[in-house]
Amino acid sequence: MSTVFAGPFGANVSERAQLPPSLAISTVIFALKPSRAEGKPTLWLPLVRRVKEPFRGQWALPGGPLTAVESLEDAARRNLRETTGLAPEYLEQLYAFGGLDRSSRPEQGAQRVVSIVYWALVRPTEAELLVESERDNVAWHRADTAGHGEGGLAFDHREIVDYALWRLRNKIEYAQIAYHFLGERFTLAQLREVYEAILGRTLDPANFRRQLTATPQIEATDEFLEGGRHRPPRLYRYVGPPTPYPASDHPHPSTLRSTP
Amino acid sequence: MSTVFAGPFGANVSERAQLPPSLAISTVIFALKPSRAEGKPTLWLPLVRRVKEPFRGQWALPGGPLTAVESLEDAARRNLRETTGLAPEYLEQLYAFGGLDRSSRPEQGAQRVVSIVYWALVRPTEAELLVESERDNVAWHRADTAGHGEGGLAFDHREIVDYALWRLRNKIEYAQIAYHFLGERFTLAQLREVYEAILGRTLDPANFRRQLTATPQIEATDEFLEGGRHRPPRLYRYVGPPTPYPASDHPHPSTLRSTP
DNA sequence: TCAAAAGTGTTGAGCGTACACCCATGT
DNA sequence: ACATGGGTGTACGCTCAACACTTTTGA
Repeated sequence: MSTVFAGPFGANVSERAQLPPSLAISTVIFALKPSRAEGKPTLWLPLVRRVKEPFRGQWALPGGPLTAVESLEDAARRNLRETTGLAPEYLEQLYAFGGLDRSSRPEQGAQRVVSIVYWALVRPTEAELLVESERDNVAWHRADTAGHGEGGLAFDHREIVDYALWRLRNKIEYAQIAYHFLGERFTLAQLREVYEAILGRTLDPANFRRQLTATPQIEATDEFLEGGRHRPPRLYRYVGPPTPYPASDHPHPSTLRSTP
Repeated sequence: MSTVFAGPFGANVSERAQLPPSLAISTVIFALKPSRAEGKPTLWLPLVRRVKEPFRGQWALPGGPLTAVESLEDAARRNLRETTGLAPEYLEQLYAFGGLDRSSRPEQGAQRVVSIVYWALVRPTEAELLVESERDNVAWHRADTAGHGEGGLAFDHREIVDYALWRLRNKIEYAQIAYHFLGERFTLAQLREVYEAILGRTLDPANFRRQLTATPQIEATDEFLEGGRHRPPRLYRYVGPPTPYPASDHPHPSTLRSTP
């Protein structure tokens, strides 16, 4: 019965590949976790194991369909909560992926999917909230190597993660986003470790300190981190705007006014 | 008859607002045209007049639906060709807009639309190719004020144009995209005018020259622009990569390798 | 007292800006 | 010749990288 699958464009069953592309939302969630070998933190992200074809059994970015009653960002947040239990503070659109070969297994009857991908940063305390209930199907992976040893990540998700990594490395150089990896109070050494982990190079502690103390959004508290092996470092606090969109950076389109 | 509008998800007429969001592609096309008053060029973009509700009679970005057999960028190019006759060299994804209030006329039965918006730059020679046949429904507008006097642009297109303007102004400061507004050969003064028009401020000719002559992608030809009122300026040529994605700038996701 | 990290001072290179100045051409 | 834009030289100020140095703690 051709009417069963008849859509607004009049396609029938044999033309299912001709259906209008469907929309999905996925998210690349970055967290910094100390690697066991060194004390140095590295970038990790949660992946979910696919329970359906295609790519059944392989790891994929958390995501799902977009419903009719939510904005794109709302959909990303809802999906994150449902699949991982996470509710990141920092969440920003990354890119819309819509290539024809995204599945890389162009099976007959597989519908074409356009994914609008978001990226997020979570603090260590948030990261611990990752759902443990179905822990076999949700797990942290190293951001740079996830899927390398195994059969690779599902779909084009390895490319997407690489792109998100590129964006993170770029953006951390000109936008104040590193704080989203840390708790409310932090030492400058901790903050420097964040930068070093993401940029992949060491930074001069002296110059780093000067740069950061000159930043108005960084506020020195009168507390110090006790218990270390040496001189206790001062704790700082970030007092900038809560949104991920400082004025001079990457404003969300909806916050823009007409050109003055 | 509920079957008339029955789609793949079985929604009927009264539930049309619950249909999964549909996907459209739109493009903000920038060109630099000399304003009649001054000799200074200003930013213009082509808009199409809507012939259907909603926003019938108002100006909107060129765009259309995404078919099942084309990538997002292909869809943008095809749509540009069909609606405006233009084939820009520079074309890049801008943002995916998916707010619930995009129509700002939330009529009953209006389906929710997610727009993936691209932005493009065209040379003056390309810009002249804008279809004249149906000229009443396709016309150039000033990028900064389009829709101000009238009832405004359709949908959220005024916001989208502002966001594209913001992106253009940002990107021209760190990426080599200004050449896409000019012909193959150009004088440094012409190039400076492009920067001045987009940034909205004057630049020191001497320093601008030094900066640009120090750029390896800018190559001096042995030709000079004759016919001016004064000393003929040298013509230059841009010999950089043809794609809009230089390595250190904003690589297209699909060109990224895994982190080294 | 010593090691190690916190924190300060100083220097030099590079770059962008401002601006004085010379050059070449049409009128 | 002279006005005008093309094109060069130079000096100042700022930022950043490098690195020597002092301070403060735990062991």
